[in-house]
Amino acid sequence: MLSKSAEYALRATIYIALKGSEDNKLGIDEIATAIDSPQSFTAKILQLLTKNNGVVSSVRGPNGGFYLTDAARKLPVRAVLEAVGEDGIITKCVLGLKECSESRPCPMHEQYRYIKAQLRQMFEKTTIQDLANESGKGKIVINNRQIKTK
Amino acid sequence: MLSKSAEYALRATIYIALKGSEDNKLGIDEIATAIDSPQSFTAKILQLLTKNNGVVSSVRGPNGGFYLTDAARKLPVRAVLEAVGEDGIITKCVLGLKECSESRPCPMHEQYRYIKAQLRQMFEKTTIQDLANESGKGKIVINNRQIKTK
DNA sequence: ATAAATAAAGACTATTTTATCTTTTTTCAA
DNA sequence: TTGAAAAAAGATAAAATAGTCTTTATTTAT
Repeated sequence: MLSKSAEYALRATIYIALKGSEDNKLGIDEIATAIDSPQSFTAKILQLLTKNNGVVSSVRGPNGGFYLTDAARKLPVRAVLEAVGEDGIITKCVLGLKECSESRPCPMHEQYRYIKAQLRQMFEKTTIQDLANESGKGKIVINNRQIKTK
Repeated sequence: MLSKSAEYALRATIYIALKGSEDNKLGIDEIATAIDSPQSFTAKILQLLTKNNGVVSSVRGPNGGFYLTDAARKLPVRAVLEAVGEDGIITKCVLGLKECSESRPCPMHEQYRYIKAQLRQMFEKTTIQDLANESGKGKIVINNRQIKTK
Protein backbone atom coordinates (compact mmCIF):
# COMPACT_ATOMS: atom_id res chain seq x y z
CA MET A 1 0.00 0.00 0.00
CA LEU A 2 2.48 2.63 1.15
CA SER A 3 6.25 2.51 0.95
CA LYS A 4 8.38 2.02 4.03
CA SER A 5 9.40 5.65 3.72
CA ALA A 6 5.80 6.76 3.86
CA GLU A 7 5.02 4.50 6.79
CA TYR A 8 7.97 5.78 8.79
CA ALA A 9 7.14 9.36 7.81
CA LEU A 10 3.60 9.02 9.10
CA ARG A 11 4.55 7.22 12.27
CA ALA A 12 7.34 9.65 13.06
CA THR A 13 5.16 12.66 12.41
CA ILE A 14 2.38 11.33 14.58
CA TYR A 15 4.82 10.56 17.35
CA ILE A 16 6.39 13.99 17.18
CA ALA A 17 2.97 15.61 17.20
CA LEU A 18 2.00 13.61 20.24
CA LYS A 19 5.09 13.89 22.37
CA GLY A 20 7.00 16.90 21.08
CA SER A 21 6.57 20.64 21.22
CA GLU A 22 8.64 23.71 20.59
CA ASP A 23 10.07 23.45 24.06
CA ASN A 24 10.32 19.71 24.13
CA LYS A 25 12.06 18.76 20.98
CA LEU A 26 12.60 15.11 20.31
CA GLY A 27 15.85 13.48 19.24
CA ILE A 28 16.12 11.08 16.36
CA ASP A 29 17.10 8.23 18.64
CA GLU A 30 13.98 8.59 20.76
CA ILE A 31 11.76 8.85 17.70
CA ALA A 32 13.20 5.88 15.87
CA THR A 33 13.02 3.72 18.95
CA ALA A 34 9.46 4.72 19.66
CA ILE A 35 8.16 4.01 16.21
CA ASP A 36 10.42 1.01 15.65
CA SER A 37 12.20 2.21 12.56
CA PRO A 38 15.85 2.25 11.46
CA GLN A 39 17.40 5.34 12.95
CA SER A 40 19.56 6.73 10.15
CA PHE A 41 16.94 6.05 7.57
CA THR A 42 14.33 7.78 9.66
CA ALA A 43 16.69 10.74 9.97
CA LYS A 44 16.78 10.96 6.19
CA ILE A 45 13.03 10.91 6.01
CA LEU A 46 12.72 13.61 8.62
CA GLN A 47 15.04 15.72 6.52
CA LEU A 48 12.55 15.39 3.70
CA LEU A 49 9.75 16.36 5.99
CA THR A 50 11.61 19.41 7.21
CA LYS A 51 12.62 20.82 3.89
CA ASN A 52 10.14 19.66 1.30
CA ASN A 53 7.07 20.86 3.05
CA GLY A 54 7.84 22.31 6.39
CA VAL A 55 5.79 19.56 7.97
CA VAL A 56 8.38 18.99 10.64
CA SER A 57 10.60 21.63 12.23
CA SER A 58 14.05 21.01 13.61
CA VAL A 59 16.94 22.71 15.30
CA ARG A 60 20.46 21.44 15.74
CA GLY A 61 22.75 21.52 18.68
CA PRO A 62 22.20 20.78 22.34
CA ASN A 63 18.52 20.64 23.23
CA GLY A 64 17.82 20.51 19.56
CA GLY A 65 15.57 18.00 17.90
CA PHE A 66 12.30 17.74 16.04
CA TYR A 67 8.91 19.26 16.75
CA LEU A 68 5.78 20.49 15.01
CA THR A 69 4.53 24.04 14.88
CA ASP A 70 0.87 24.72 15.52
CA ALA A 71 0.47 25.48 11.85
CA ALA A 72 2.04 22.15 10.92
CA ARG A 73 -0.35 20.30 13.18
CA LYS A 74 -3.19 21.57 11.09
CA LEU A 75 -1.75 20.23 7.86
CA PRO A 76 -3.56 17.37 6.17
CA VAL A 77 -1.98 13.96 6.37
CA ARG A 78 -1.53 14.20 2.63
CA ALA A 79 1.23 16.75 3.22
CA VAL A 80 3.28 14.01 4.82
CA LEU A 81 2.75 11.71 1.86
CA GLU A 82 3.66 14.43 -0.56
CA ALA A 83 6.86 15.21 1.29
CA VAL A 84 8.04 11.66 0.68
CA GLY A 85 6.61 11.48 -2.82
CA GLU A 86 3.95 8.92 -2.02
CA ASP A 87 0.67 10.48 -2.90
CA GLY A 88 0.28 8.31 -5.98
CA ILE A 89 -2.18 6.28 -4.00
CA ILE A 90 -4.75 9.03 -4.43
CA THR A 91 -3.64 10.28 -7.81
CA LYS A 92 -2.81 7.32 -9.99
CA CYS A 93 -4.68 4.64 -11.89
CA VAL A 94 -4.96 1.25 -10.15
CA LEU A 95 -3.74 -0.51 -13.26
CA GLY A 96 -0.93 1.97 -13.76
CA LEU A 97 -2.26 3.44 -16.98
CA LYS A 98 -1.04 6.95 -17.63
CA GLU A 99 -4.01 8.02 -19.66
CA CYS A 100 -6.72 6.58 -17.49
CA SER A 101 -9.35 9.25 -16.89
CA GLU A 102 -13.05 9.80 -16.69
CA SER A 103 -13.25 10.05 -20.46
CA ARG A 104 -10.89 7.12 -21.06
CA PRO A 105 -11.38 4.94 -18.02
CA CYS A 106 -9.61 1.66 -17.36
CA PRO A 107 -11.62 -1.46 -16.58
CA MET A 108 -11.39 -0.85 -12.85
CA HIS A 109 -12.04 2.84 -13.00
CA GLU A 110 -15.71 2.91 -12.12
CA GLN A 111 -15.26 0.62 -9.20
CA TYR A 112 -12.23 2.43 -7.94
CA ARG A 113 -13.49 5.95 -8.38
CA TYR A 114 -15.44 6.00 -5.15
CA ILE A 115 -12.73 4.32 -3.12
CA LYS A 116 -10.15 6.74 -4.40
CA ALA A 117 -12.39 9.61 -3.41
CA GLN A 118 -12.64 8.14 0.05
CA LEU A 119 -8.91 7.76 0.33
CA ARG A 120 -8.48 11.33 -0.80
CA GLN A 121 -10.99 12.48 1.78
CA MET A 122 -9.18 10.58 4.45
CA PHE A 123 -5.80 12.01 3.60
CA GLU A 124 -6.99 15.52 2.94
CA LYS A 125 -9.56 16.08 5.66
CA THR A 126 -7.63 14.41 8.42
CA THR A 127 -4.96 16.57 9.99
CA ILE A 128 -1.77 15.51 11.65
CA GLN A 129 -3.20 16.69 14.94
CA ASP A 130 -6.27 14.53 14.40
CA LEU A 131 -4.07 11.48 14.24
CA ALA A 132 -2.14 12.55 17.31
CA ASN A 133 -5.44 12.91 19.14
CA GLU A 134 -6.47 9.41 18.12
CA SER A 135 -3.14 8.17 19.28
CA GLY A 136 -3.62 9.89 22.60
CA LYS A 137 -6.86 8.08 23.31
CA GLY A 138 -5.08 5.38 25.21
CA LYS A 139 -6.10 2.23 23.50
CA ILE A 140 -4.50 3.38 20.29
CA VAL A 141 -1.06 2.39 19.28
CA ILE A 142 2.12 3.06 17.34
CA ASN A 143 4.84 0.43 17.15
CA ASN A 144 2.91 -2.32 18.84
CA ARG A 145 2.68 -0.47 22.08
CA GLN A 146 0.90 2.35 23.62
CA ILE A 147 2.38 5.79 23.83
CA LYS A 148 2.19 7.30 27.22
CA THR A 149 0.91 10.84 27.10
CA LYS A 150 1.83 12.33 30.42
CA MET B 1 -0.54 1.52 -4.74
CA LEU B 2 0.23 -1.71 -6.56
CA SER B 3 3.60 -3.00 -7.73
CA LYS B 4 4.49 -3.11 -11.40
CA SER B 5 4.16 -6.87 -11.22
CA ALA B 6 0.62 -6.57 -10.00
CA GLU B 7 -0.28 -3.99 -12.61
CA TYR B 8 1.07 -6.12 -15.43
CA ALA B 9 -0.59 -9.19 -13.96
CA LEU B 10 -3.97 -7.50 -13.93
CA ARG B 11 -3.63 -5.95 -17.34
CA ALA B 12 -2.41 -9.18 -18.90
CA THR B 13 -5.14 -11.22 -17.31
CA ILE B 14 -7.83 -8.83 -18.45
CA TYR B 15 -6.44 -8.81 -21.95
CA ILE B 16 -6.28 -12.58 -22.11
CA ALA B 17 -9.82 -12.83 -20.80
CA LEU B 18 -11.01 -10.40 -23.40
CA LYS B 19 -9.23 -11.64 -26.48
CA GLY B 20 -8.22 -15.21 -25.75
CA SER B 21 -10.00 -18.52 -25.48
CA GLU B 22 -9.12 -22.18 -25.43
CA ASP B 23 -9.03 -22.22 -29.20
CA ASN B 24 -7.49 -18.81 -29.59
CA LYS B 25 -4.52 -18.79 -27.34
CA LEU B 26 -2.47 -15.65 -27.16
CA GLY B 27 1.30 -15.40 -27.46
CA ILE B 28 3.43 -13.48 -25.04
CA ASP B 29 4.49 -11.02 -27.71
CA GLU B 30 0.92 -10.07 -28.52
CA ILE B 31 0.02 -9.72 -24.87
CA ALA B 32 3.01 -7.61 -23.89
CA THR B 33 2.54 -5.32 -26.85
CA ALA B 34 -1.16 -4.91 -26.18
CA ILE B 35 -0.77 -4.02 -22.54
CA ASP B 36 2.46 -2.08 -23.04
CA SER B 37 4.66 -4.07 -20.71
CA PRO B 38 8.18 -5.51 -20.98
CA GLN B 39 7.86 -8.84 -22.70
CA SER B 40 10.21 -11.11 -20.77
CA PHE B 41 9.14 -9.70 -17.49
CA THR B 42 5.51 -10.21 -18.37
CA ALA B 43 6.34 -13.80 -19.29
CA LYS B 44 7.69 -14.29 -15.79
CA ILE B 45 4.55 -12.90 -14.28
CA LEU B 46 2.36 -15.11 -16.43
CA GLN B 47 4.34 -18.07 -15.16
CA LEU B 48 3.32 -17.06 -11.65
CA LEU B 49 -0.27 -16.78 -12.72
CA THR B 50 -0.21 -20.20 -14.30
CA LYS B 51 1.32 -22.12 -11.48
CA ASN B 52 0.56 -20.30 -8.27
CA ASN B 53 -3.17 -20.17 -8.72
CA GLY B 54 -4.19 -21.55 -12.01
CA VAL B 55 -5.54 -18.15 -12.94
CA VAL B 56 -4.05 -18.39 -16.39
CA SER B 57 -3.69 -21.55 -18.48
CA SER B 58 -0.99 -22.12 -21.02
CA VAL B 59 0.26 -24.62 -23.53
CA ARG B 60 3.58 -24.67 -25.31
CA GLY B 61 4.44 -25.38 -28.88
CA PRO B 62 2.92 -24.21 -32.13
CA ASN B 63 -0.48 -22.66 -31.64
CA GLY B 64 0.30 -22.59 -27.97
CA GLY B 65 -0.12 -19.57 -25.78
CA PHE B 66 -2.18 -18.28 -22.90
CA TYR B 67 -5.90 -18.40 -22.25
CA LEU B 68 -8.40 -18.55 -19.42
CA THR B 69 -10.72 -21.39 -18.61
CA ASP B 70 -14.33 -20.64 -17.85
CA ALA B 71 -13.66 -21.43 -14.23
CA ALA B 72 -10.76 -19.00 -14.15
CA ARG B 73 -12.94 -16.24 -15.55
CA LYS B 74 -15.12 -16.53 -12.48
CA LEU B 75 -12.23 -16.05 -10.08
CA PRO B 76 -12.14 -12.85 -8.06
CA VAL B 77 -9.61 -10.23 -9.05
CA ARG B 78 -7.98 -10.89 -5.72
CA ALA B 79 -6.74 -14.22 -7.06
CA VAL B 80 -4.54 -12.31 -9.48
CA LEU B 81 -3.11 -10.18 -6.70
CA GLU B 82 -2.45 -13.22 -4.58
CA ALA B 83 -0.65 -14.97 -7.38
CA VAL B 84 1.89 -12.15 -7.48
CA GLY B 85 1.98 -11.70 -3.71
CA GLU B 86 0.33 -8.31 -3.69
CA ASP B 87 -2.77 -8.64 -1.60
CA GLY B 88 -1.25 -6.67 1.26
CA ILE B 89 -3.33 -3.77 0.12
CA ILE B 90 -6.38 -5.41 1.64
CA THR B 91 -4.71 -7.21 4.48
CA LYS B 92 -2.15 -4.90 6.03
CA CYS B 93 -2.13 -1.87 8.29
CA VAL B 94 -1.78 1.51 6.54
CA LEU B 95 1.02 2.47 8.88
CA GLY B 96 2.73 -0.87 8.52
CA LEU B 97 2.18 -1.99 12.10
CA LYS B 98 2.21 -5.75 12.50
CA GLU B 99 -0.02 -5.79 15.53
CA CYS B 100 -2.62 -3.31 14.38
CA SER B 101 -6.06 -4.80 14.93
CA GLU B 102 -9.53 -3.94 16.12
CA SER B 103 -8.45 -4.36 19.70
CA ARG B 104 -5.14 -2.54 19.23
CA PRO B 105 -5.83 -0.14 16.42
CA CYS B 106 -3.35 2.31 14.94
CA PRO B 107 -4.24 5.98 14.72
CA MET B 108 -5.58 5.61 11.21
CA HIS B 109 -7.43 2.40 11.83
CA GLU B 110 -10.93 3.74 12.32
CA GLN B 111 -10.75 5.93 9.30
CA TYR B 112 -9.26 3.22 7.16
CA ARG B 113 -11.47 0.37 8.26
CA TYR B 114 -14.29 1.25 5.92
CA ILE B 115 -12.06 1.98 2.96
CA LYS B 116 -10.24 -1.29 3.40
CA ALA B 117 -13.56 -3.09 3.46
CA GLN B 118 -14.46 -1.38 0.20
CA LEU B 119 -11.18 -2.38 -1.38
CA ARG B 120 -11.71 -5.92 -0.24
CA GLN B 121 -15.20 -5.91 -1.70
CA MET B 122 -13.88 -4.61 -4.95
CA PHE B 123 -11.19 -7.24 -5.26
CA GLU B 124 -13.28 -10.11 -3.98
CA LYS B 125 -16.65 -9.50 -5.55
CA THR B 126 -15.36 -8.46 -8.92
CA THR B 127 -14.41 -11.33 -11.17
CA ILE B 128 -11.88 -11.38 -13.94
CA GLN B 129 -14.71 -11.74 -16.41
CA ASP B 130 -16.38 -8.65 -14.96
CA LEU B 131 -13.31 -6.63 -15.81
CA ALA B 132 -13.14 -8.11 -19.28
CA ASN B 133 -16.75 -7.12 -19.78
CA GLU B 134 -16.00 -3.57 -18.68
CA SER B 135 -13.09 -3.55 -21.04
CA GLY B 136 -15.32 -4.74 -23.84
CA LYS B 137 -17.71 -1.86 -23.48
CA GLY B 138 -15.87 0.12 -26.09
CA LYS B 139 -15.00 3.30 -24.35
CA ILE B 140 -12.89 1.44 -21.88
CA VAL B 141 -9.19 1.04 -22.27
CA ILE B 142 -6.04 -0.87 -21.51
CA ASN B 143 -2.68 0.55 -22.52
CA ASN B 144 -3.91 3.94 -23.57
CA ARG B 145 -5.94 2.54 -26.38
CA GLN B 146 -9.07 0.69 -26.99
CA ILE B 147 -9.13 -3.04 -27.44
CA LYS B 148 -11.07 -4.14 -30.44
CA THR B 149 -13.40 -6.98 -29.63
CA LYS B 150 -14.32 -8.44 -32.93
C1' DA C 1 11.59 -38.37 -37.04
C1' DT C 2 12.42 -33.70 -37.63
C1' DA C 3 11.86 -28.85 -37.57
C1' DA C 4 9.62 -25.02 -35.94
C1' DA C 5 6.91 -22.61 -32.54
C1' DT C 6 6.01 -21.73 -28.31
C1' DA C 7 6.13 -21.30 -22.98
C1' DA C 8 9.16 -22.59 -18.91
C1' DA C 9 13.23 -22.22 -16.51
C1' DG C 10 17.40 -20.26 -15.19
C1' DA C 11 21.11 -17.01 -15.06
C1' DC C 12 22.12 -12.59 -15.26
C1' DT C 13 21.77 -7.20 -15.15
C1' DA C 14 19.83 -2.76 -13.89
C1' DT C 15 17.25 0.20 -11.09
C1' DT C 16 14.98 1.61 -7.05
C1' DT C 17 14.24 1.39 -2.35
C1' DT C 18 15.85 0.73 2.07
C1' DA C 19 19.49 1.16 5.20
C1' DT C 20 24.07 2.39 7.38
C1' DC C 21 28.15 4.95 8.33
C1' DT C 22 31.07 9.08 8.30
C1' DT C 23 31.80 13.89 8.12
C1' DT C 24 30.14 18.56 8.45
C1' DT C 25 27.45 22.28 10.23
C1' DT C 26 24.82 24.52 13.72
C1' DT C 27 23.76 25.62 18.35
C1' DC C 28 24.13 25.87 23.15
C1' DA C 29 26.43 26.11 27.58
C1' DA C 30 30.31 26.43 30.31
C1' DT D 1 36.00 30.51 22.61
C1' DT D 2 35.85 25.85 23.27
C1' DG D 3 33.60 21.41 23.76
C1' DA D 4 29.74 18.74 23.29
C1' DA D 5 25.21 17.80 21.44
C1' DA D 6 22.45 17.63 18.07
C1' DA D 7 20.63 17.54 12.97
C1' DA D 8 22.24 17.95 7.99
C1' DA D 9 24.72 16.27 4.34
C1' DG D 10 27.16 12.99 1.77
C1' DA D 11 29.04 8.60 0.56
C1' DT D 12 28.37 3.91 0.54
C1' DA D 13 26.10 -0.71 1.06
C1' DA D 14 22.40 -4.08 1.04
C1' DA D 15 18.09 -5.78 -0.38
C1' DA D 16 14.14 -5.83 -3.16
C1' DT D 17 12.04 -5.04 -7.44
C1' DA D 18 12.09 -4.68 -12.28
C1' DG D 19 13.88 -6.19 -16.44
C1' DT D 20 16.71 -8.94 -20.08
C1' DC D 21 18.82 -12.75 -22.29
C1' DT D 22 19.87 -17.64 -23.09
C1' DT D 23 18.83 -22.32 -22.81
C1' DT D 24 15.56 -26.07 -22.20
C1' DA D 25 11.27 -28.53 -22.54
C1' DT D 26 6.95 -29.29 -24.85
C1' DT D 27 3.94 -29.47 -28.59
C1' DT D 28 2.42 -29.49 -33.29
C1' DA D 29 2.68 -30.19 -38.13
C1' DT D 30 5.14 -31.92 -41.84
